[in-house]
Formats: sequence, structure tokens, C-alpha cells
Amino acid sequence: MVASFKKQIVLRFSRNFLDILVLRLVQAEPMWGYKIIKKAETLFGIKLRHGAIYPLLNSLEGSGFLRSKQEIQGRRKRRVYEATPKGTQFINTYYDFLNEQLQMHDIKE
Amino acid sequence: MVASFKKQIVLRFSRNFLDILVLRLVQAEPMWGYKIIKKAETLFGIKLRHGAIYPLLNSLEGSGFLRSKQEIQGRRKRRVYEATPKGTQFINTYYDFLNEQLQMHDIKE
DNA sequence: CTTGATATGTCCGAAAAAAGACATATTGTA
DNA sequence: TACAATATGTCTTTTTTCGGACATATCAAG
Repeated sequence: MVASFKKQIVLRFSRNFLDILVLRLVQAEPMWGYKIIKKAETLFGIKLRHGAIYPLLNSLEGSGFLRSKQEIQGRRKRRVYEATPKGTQFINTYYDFLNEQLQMHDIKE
Repeated sequence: MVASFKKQIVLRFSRNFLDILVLRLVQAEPMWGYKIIKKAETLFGIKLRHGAIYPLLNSLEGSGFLRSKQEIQGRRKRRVYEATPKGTQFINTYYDFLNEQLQMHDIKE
């Protein structure tokens, strides 16, 4: 039962906080869309649709949370993203929020 | 900027994890729909719609996360909810998840 | 030379969710 | 006695999101 609860929570999280998931991965190590999808699979067992990821990366760059540069190897192109200070700020705020949530829980136990 | 990030995250949490928000409040202290709405406002500054809360409470009871009894004072009726063991299990799993998320962050810093 | 993997992008119909109205009853206060 | 607060419920319309398809190109391996 607990295992299925966990799966459900992870799934809901990856749906509703996909931007945060992406920001975290990119902040840990600059990478491109395709690698983000693969990382999410190996690290968290989450299957991300590329049809969701690429528009998200573009919008995160548009709103200043990420910046990118195109890497070219031969004729092969990939767009490598890294977190901006604004992006880092955002996930730090997110982690602060998680801490607050947990503190409330700890007090009650 | 950080303040607006926080507001945004709190808002998104209350939207996407409304069931968990409700379970947490009810677990801390058994209460009824109307009070949940008021508590969410004073504690977190979140305005919940009663049109969302009452159907949610019914469905959480239907799926065994909450149980309720009707309290009657004179002609005044209110339905008081408390968390079931299943409901408690669920939020514990949620807190475990939050802990995991934070641990990943701590390692990287 | 074809298949699978890498790589990025758009778009549309269906499904789900959110906002807000409609509905009703009690109680306290001005 | 009218208004605000307490208390719970449904329902419909609008908005958002999701899954999956369509599209294209490079490269490695069998």
C-alpha cells in the first residue's frame, strides 16, 4: 500500500512540478532535453514526454530560469541548458518551502 | 522576487495537493469543511472554494482516507472528519517523499 | 540499407480540473 | 428584520492539461 502511495505521489509531483524537476536536474549538471528525459527515467523511474519537455525548456528560458547554448559536434546539434541565478533562486525557495512543510510535521510528532 | 516565488509555490501546492493539505489539517485536529476553509486562510493565506472542498471530503471518505460523524448542536449540523490509519499512512508517505527531496538537495550543497 | 537511438520541435482532440453560480438552512448581530 | 456568518451541497461552463500523433534530421550498428 505504502509503495503505491509513493508511486502516486512521485507521479503527481512530476506532473505538477515538472518545471522544478527540470530545474533541479539542470542545476545539478547542465544538460539538454533528451538527456533530461533519460535522467528522469533512470534516477526517478519517471517517463517524460518529449512533447512536454521541449516547450517547457523554451518557456523556462523565455522567463529567465534557464539559459542555453547550442552545442555542435559535426552535424549533430543539441541545446544545452543551465540554470540562471533566477532559476537557482526559485528552486532554493522551493526547498525552503519543503523545509517549512516538514517542520510543521516534526512539531506534531 | 523570492516572496512572489514563495506565494506561487504555496498556491501550486494547495491546488495540486489539496487532498494532502486537507488530510494534514484534519489529522492535526478533527474538523469540518467550513473550518478547513477558514484554517487554510488563517494558517496559509489560501482561499479554498467550498465547491471544491465538500466533494473532496466526500471522496476522501469514500476512498477510506477520512471518516466522519455528524455533530448536532440544537438544529445546527456539521460533519466532523478525522484521518483514518490509511489517511495517516498516506501523509506519512508524503512526508517521507519530502525528506527524500531535501536529502538530494543537501548532498549537492 | 534499414532499424534503433539520439535530438528537437509542433499541434490537436480528449480528458480533467477550476471558477463560479445556484441552492438551502441555521444562527448571531445590528 | 435584514445582513453577515456558519454550514453543506450540486452543477455547468470555461480553462487547462495530457496523451499521442506528425514532422524532421543525424548517427551507429547489424
